[in-house]
Amino acid sequence: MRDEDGSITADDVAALAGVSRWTVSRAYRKDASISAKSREKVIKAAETLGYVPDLLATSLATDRTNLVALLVDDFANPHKLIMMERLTRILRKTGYDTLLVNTNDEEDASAALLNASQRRVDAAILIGVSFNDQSLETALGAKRVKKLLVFARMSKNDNTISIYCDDRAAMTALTRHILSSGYRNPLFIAGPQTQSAHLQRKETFLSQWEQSTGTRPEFTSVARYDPKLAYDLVKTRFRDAPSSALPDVLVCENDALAMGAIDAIRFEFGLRVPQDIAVTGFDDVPQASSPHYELTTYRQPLTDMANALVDVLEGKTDTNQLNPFLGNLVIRKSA
Amino acid sequence: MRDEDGSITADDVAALAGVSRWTVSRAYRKDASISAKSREKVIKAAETLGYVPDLLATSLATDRTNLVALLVDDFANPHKLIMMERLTRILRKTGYDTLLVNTNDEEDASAALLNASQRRVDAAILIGVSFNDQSLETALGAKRVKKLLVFARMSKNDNTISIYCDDRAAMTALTRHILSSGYRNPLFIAGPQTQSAHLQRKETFLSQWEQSTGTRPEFTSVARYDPKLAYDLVKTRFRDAPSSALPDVLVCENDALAMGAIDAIRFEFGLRVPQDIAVTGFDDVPQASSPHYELTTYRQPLTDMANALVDVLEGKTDTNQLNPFLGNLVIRKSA
DNA sequence: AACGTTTTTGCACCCGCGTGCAAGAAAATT
DNA sequence: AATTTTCTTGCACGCGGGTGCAAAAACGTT
Repeated sequence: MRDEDGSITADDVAALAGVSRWTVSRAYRKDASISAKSREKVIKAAETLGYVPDLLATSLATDRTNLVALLVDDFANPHKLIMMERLTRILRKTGYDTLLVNTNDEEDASAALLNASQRRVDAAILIGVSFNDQSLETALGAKRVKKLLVFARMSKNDNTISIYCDDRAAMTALTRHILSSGYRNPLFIAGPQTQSAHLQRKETFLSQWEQSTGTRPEFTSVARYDPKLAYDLVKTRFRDAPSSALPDVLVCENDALAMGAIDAIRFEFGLRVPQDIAVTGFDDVPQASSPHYELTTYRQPLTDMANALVDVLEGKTDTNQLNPFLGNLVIRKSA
Repeated sequence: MRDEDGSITADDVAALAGVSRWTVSRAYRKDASISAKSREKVIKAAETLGYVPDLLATSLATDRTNLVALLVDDFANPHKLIMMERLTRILRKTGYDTLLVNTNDEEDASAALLNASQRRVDAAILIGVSFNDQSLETALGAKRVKKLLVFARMSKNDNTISIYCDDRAAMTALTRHILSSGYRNPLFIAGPQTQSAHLQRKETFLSQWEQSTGTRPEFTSVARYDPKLAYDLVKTRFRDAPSSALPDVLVCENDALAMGAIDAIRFEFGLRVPQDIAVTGFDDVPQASSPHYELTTYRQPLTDMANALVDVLEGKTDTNQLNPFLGNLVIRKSA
C-alpha cells in the first residue's frame, strides 16, 4: 500500500488479496478465466485500497482507448450544444470518453487532430460544418485514427462514415408544407458550402420546388451559421428591393440562420412573421420554440442517431447498410 | 518500417536515423542533452516515416497527461458553449487536450469523473452549476485528480481553486445602474442554490439594495438555468397579482433566465420591456444582443480567465493570491 | 601529445497492465 | 483410487517511451 505517492497499482491489490498481479488484472476483465472466489477477494481488496485500473496502461496494452475525439468547429450554434450533450451521454453509457477538439481555427485544426490521434482515439467524430479536407487526410494518413465518422452530415469522402438525417425526405416534407401553405416566392438561405460534410437541403428544396411549380427559386448563402450574418443578409437583400420583389417565405438551412432572418424582418423592416414573410428553419433548437420565433422547423432524431453511431463504433453495424434517419417536421407559427 | 500494423515507433525512426531509440526520444524533449546534428537526423527520419510520439506511452512514463477533464452539467445554457470554446482553444494552445465530461445525470456524474481520473487527467475543470459534493470527494479521494478547478464560479471547498469573476463588483455595478434608472420594486430571480460552486449575485444584490433603499427586495429561484422555468415562474408570479403589486424590474442571475422572463412578460401578459417591466441578465450570451432582447447584462472576461486558468495549471500562479476578475456592465435597452 | 572537461550517447530499468502459454489445482470420470 | 478433463493461476514478454547513470565521444587546455 504505497499510498504516499498517491497511486495504488494492481500489485498492491494483489499483495493484499494474496494472489498474483495477473489475477487482479483478470478480475476486471469481463470474460476472463478466474474463479468467483478469487475475483471476490480481489474486488474486496481493491475496495479497501481504493484501487481502480489505470486506463492509460490499459490502453497501451490493449491498443484500445475507449476514447473518441469530437471535432467541433462551430460554437455559435446552440444546436451543437444539444448534439454534444446527446453524444457524450450515450458514448459514456457505452464506455467511451470524449475528447473535445476545437477546430475553429483552421490552422490549429490539423494540429489538434494530430494531437488527438497521438492519443490513439478509437474514432474521430466530426460534428463540424466545414472540414478541411487536408487535415482529414492528415488524420487518416497517420493511420492512427481508426474511424472517422461524420455526425448529422453527409460526407462523400470514402474513408468516412456518415450518420445523418435524410435531408431529402426532410426537405421534401418541408417544401410540401410550404407549398400547401400557399407561399410562392421563396428565398433559400444556405450556410457555407462544403464538400467534406455536406447537406442536401438546398439541392432538394430547389429541385422539389422546381418540379412542383416549374420555377427555380432564388437562393443565397452566408459564410457561417451565424444569426448575425443572416440578419445582415436579409437587411441588404431587402433594403434595395421594391416590396413587390420581396420573397414571401425564407427557407433557411438551419434555425440559427432562421432566427437571424426573423430578427431582421421584424426589426429592420417592421414586417410581420408569418403574415408578411414566413420563415422556416432546421434543427429545432430550444430557442426555436420561444414565443418570439415559433419557428417551423425539422427535428432530427439525435438520440437514435447517437445510438447508431455507438453501434458503428462497436462494430455492430455493417457500415454499408447504414440508412439515413428520418426526423419530424415541427410546424409552428412562423410558416 | 513496420507499416503494416499502422504504427511507427521510435525504434523504427532510430533504425532509419542510425541512432538509438533513446536518442530519438531525446530529440523530442525540449531541453534534452542531444547534439543538434543527431536531432536533425532524427527529425528527418521521423518525417519520412511519419512518426509521432505516442502520447499514451509518454503519459504513462512521465506521469503527466496534458489532459484535463471539463465537467459540464448544464447544456441548456448557450453560455456554456462560449466557455467551452474559449477554454478548449486556450488549453490547446498551451498543449492541453480536453476531455468533455457530461455530468448532467447525477448518477453518472461520479462514474464519469472516476473514469476521467482513471485517465489521469492533470486537472478537472468544473464549469457546471451544481456539483455533487460527494463526487467531488470521490475525485479528490482517489488522489488521481491532481487539481480541481472551478471556472466562473466561486467555490468554498478548500481542495478547489476558483477562477471567477468578481460577482460582488459586478452586481454592485448592476445594482447601481438599476437604482439610477429609477426602478424601485425589483424581483431577483436566482438559479439553483449550491454550495460547491456558488455565485454571490443574489446576496450582493440584496444587501446592496437594502443598503441603498432600506428595503429588502423580493427574491425567488428556479431549479435549473432554463429559460422555460423562468418563463413559468414569471407567469405564475404575475398571474394572480394585482398590477400594483408587480415588480418594475426583474434582476436575473443570468441571461438564460432573463430571456425566459422577457418572453413571459411579453407573451403572457402583453407588457413591454423595459417600459412596463425592465429586465437584467448576466453573461452576455450572443442572443442577449438580439433585437428581441437587447438585454442589459454583465460580461465576464472569459479569455483572461481562461488564460489565468492555464497559468494555474502550469503552476505559474500562486494559488493563494488569485484575484477575482472584473468584467463589464453591458447596458442595452432592457433596463 | 597527454590529460582534464564537457557534451553526447547507450543501456538497464521503470511506468501499469494485458495476453499466450504452460504448470498447477480442482472437478469429473471410470 | 487412479486417471482424465476442465478450470485457474503464475509467469515471461510486450505495449511505447522516459530517466538516471555510466561509458564514449568531442572539446579544451597546458
